[in-house]
Amino acid sequence: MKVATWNVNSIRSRLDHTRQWLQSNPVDVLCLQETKVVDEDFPTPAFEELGYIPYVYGQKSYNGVALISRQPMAAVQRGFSSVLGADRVGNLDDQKRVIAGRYGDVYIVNLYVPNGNAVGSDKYAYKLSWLDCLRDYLAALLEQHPRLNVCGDFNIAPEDKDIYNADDKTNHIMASPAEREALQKVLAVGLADGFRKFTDEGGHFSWWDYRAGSFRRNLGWRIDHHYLSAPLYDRATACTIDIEPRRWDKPSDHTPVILEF
DNA sequence: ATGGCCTAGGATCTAGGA
Repeated sequence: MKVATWNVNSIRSRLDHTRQWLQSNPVDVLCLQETKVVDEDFPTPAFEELGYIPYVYGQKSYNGVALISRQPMAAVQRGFSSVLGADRVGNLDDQKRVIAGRYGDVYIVNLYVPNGNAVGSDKYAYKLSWLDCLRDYLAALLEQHPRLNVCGDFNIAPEDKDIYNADDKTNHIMASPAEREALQKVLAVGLADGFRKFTDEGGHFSWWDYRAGSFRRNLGWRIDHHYLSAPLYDRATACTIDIEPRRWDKPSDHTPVILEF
């Protein structure tokens, strides 16, 4: 079984790329982020033509997540509230960033973690609050679903070796100590980095800024992840980053990360 | 060079991304 995560930066702008990649990489479930489209305008037929079933949770212009699945999924849930209740979640479901569902005996959670803009900003505080809620959400889910694959765009590089030049980014957004601590608290519910089961090497990236020729110069970050509960971590046989789509014409700034188990 | 580039929405600019 294969599960991939990919921030496509608008599904309508990246429809041909996404379809082309799926045809070459027929994963069981493709988790998309930043679809940037309301559900009624999601290009569902374009995926049905390829034998896939989209489950969508989007909004106008910003954010938006989708599960593109080869088989029907069960117990599909959207937002934090479906698990935690409205009182705990407050306004955090106004932005569409969470969709989850069961595929076979695995529960897949697809996340688009807030960017945070700049350390100390209002959006940064929102990101930390969101991660605190995520921890409660995953702790609750883990009780119901022991085999959990939590993937998506986390907008956090867990370690310095996940950034091209960490020395001048000690308090940079996506690398700041508070963000990394918040991520570690999330993982402490019982999740481990699938990519790190297979290599300790630095220099593996999933996102490159559009600006300044960052991709050509390989100035990247590893911010897209697959986190696994213990039973799935044991079963994982590979976790790879497919850089190829980042080379295509008018690419997303992120590239797919594939987990196999 | 606290920038570069890209998307959506609505309009020739702004907000947001990371």
